[in-house]
Amino acid sequence: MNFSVSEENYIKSIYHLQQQTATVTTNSLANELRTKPASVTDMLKKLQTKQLVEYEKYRGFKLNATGNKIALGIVRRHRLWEFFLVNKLGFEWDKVHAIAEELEHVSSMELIKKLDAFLNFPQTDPHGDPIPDTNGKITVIKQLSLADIAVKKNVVVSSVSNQSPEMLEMLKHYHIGIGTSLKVNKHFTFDGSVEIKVVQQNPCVISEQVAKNIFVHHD
Amino acid sequence: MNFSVSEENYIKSIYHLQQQTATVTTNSLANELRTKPASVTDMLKKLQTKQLVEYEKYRGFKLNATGNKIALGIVRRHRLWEFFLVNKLGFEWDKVHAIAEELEHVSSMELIKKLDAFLNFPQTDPHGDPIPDTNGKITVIKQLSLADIAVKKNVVVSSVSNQSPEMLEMLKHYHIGIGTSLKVNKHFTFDGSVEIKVVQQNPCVISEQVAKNIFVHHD
DNA sequence: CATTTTTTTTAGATTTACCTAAATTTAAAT
DNA sequence: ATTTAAATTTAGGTAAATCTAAAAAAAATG
Repeated sequence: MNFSVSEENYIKSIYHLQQQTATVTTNSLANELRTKPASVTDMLKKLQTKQLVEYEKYRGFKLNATGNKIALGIVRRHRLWEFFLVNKLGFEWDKVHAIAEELEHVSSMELIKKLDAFLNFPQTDPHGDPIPDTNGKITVIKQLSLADIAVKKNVVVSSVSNQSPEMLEMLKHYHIGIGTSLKVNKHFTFDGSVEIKVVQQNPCVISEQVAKNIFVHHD
Repeated sequence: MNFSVSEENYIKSIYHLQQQTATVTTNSLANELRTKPASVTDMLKKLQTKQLVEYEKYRGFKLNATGNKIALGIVRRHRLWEFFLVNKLGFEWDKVHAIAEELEHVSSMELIKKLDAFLNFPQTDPHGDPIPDTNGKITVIKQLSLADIAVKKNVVVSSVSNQSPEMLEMLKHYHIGIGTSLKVNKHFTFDGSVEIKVVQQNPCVISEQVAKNIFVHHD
């Protein structure tokens, strides 16, 4: 089956919201899509008749198996394009989201297959998020945010969950990117801020808000 | 100003039809876009209020200077993407048109600028058609079709005007591509067919219809 | 637990890009 | 120069995706 750009955006947003809460509300989706709740209700009826969501009036909704697979296809396209934009065209990683948002809707199977090969079958996008495979299988790596990491452990940054230009500009300032090695010196219980030591950099303090968005794994 | 995908498609099609006839008719545009004449009239009123076309009721229309510049921007994007698809992703040149048709509407200046640099500033697309520069300047190369070439002159294929899969499949069979050297052995006046000799191939006869679509320049 | 607040849905409009069918204008043909 | 044919436009309508305002349902609160 074929989907409109609008339908694909709804499916993708439901998918992303489900990473936080198993069932998604009308308001939260309207907020995510910068649209109005009434519009969400309209579209959800449509997605329901197309058998992509489980939806009960006033009770929220979630993608069913079919919807999930379609969402993963969109996510795959988005992340492959982001990889292309950063690693081939030389974009900064805080500038690619909006462009990938357009490219992801280009609907050729063959294109994505060849793009994947051209990029050498990357496993993660420039923010460290895993790229689903052709069958919609996604390798979720268990990861902890810097807010939850014990002091003195050497860790490697594996992904950054907030991809806003503001956040990514700040990371650049701290010399933090995917693959950066660092350790936590201290957790300040007063405000949750964290002192970290990035290799070859002076120690610095980051706010709790920042720490919660930086995910790491042990090396 | 910003244009919808539909508006862009109309602008691009008017541009292409103007290569043949200075002024374009409602029917020919409807035919090109596989839509109905009434829809063309609707859209043309819109393009007129947006000051992109000169349009007089019942008299046909053409792009004005602004419209032309926008058309050349779209053509530029289309041809850069075609170059990318063939020379980077390894598509056959008869498979790229439909995909480039989608990619051309992705609306980031920065994307096209960086894509152009990544491709090393190509001058022509895979069919030999020139790629307009950033300012909408296009270098039109004076070229003759095989139907108009004198016998025994060595020529090089510079472009192919019909990009249908059927045509391009046939060219592959004759071992003809952009840059191929060949000469005309004979013009048959009976049906306009042409015997040609492609280097390292046996002589063969192509129909007038094919000959008229293959453009060459002297080497 | 009744009531206020919040969330969600319905009802009815709007915009864009189409369409069909009928009317109008232009072009062609006898 | 009429008449016929073809091309174009108008009129009115549809589907997709929005919206606002009002109604209905669920959740929160005193």
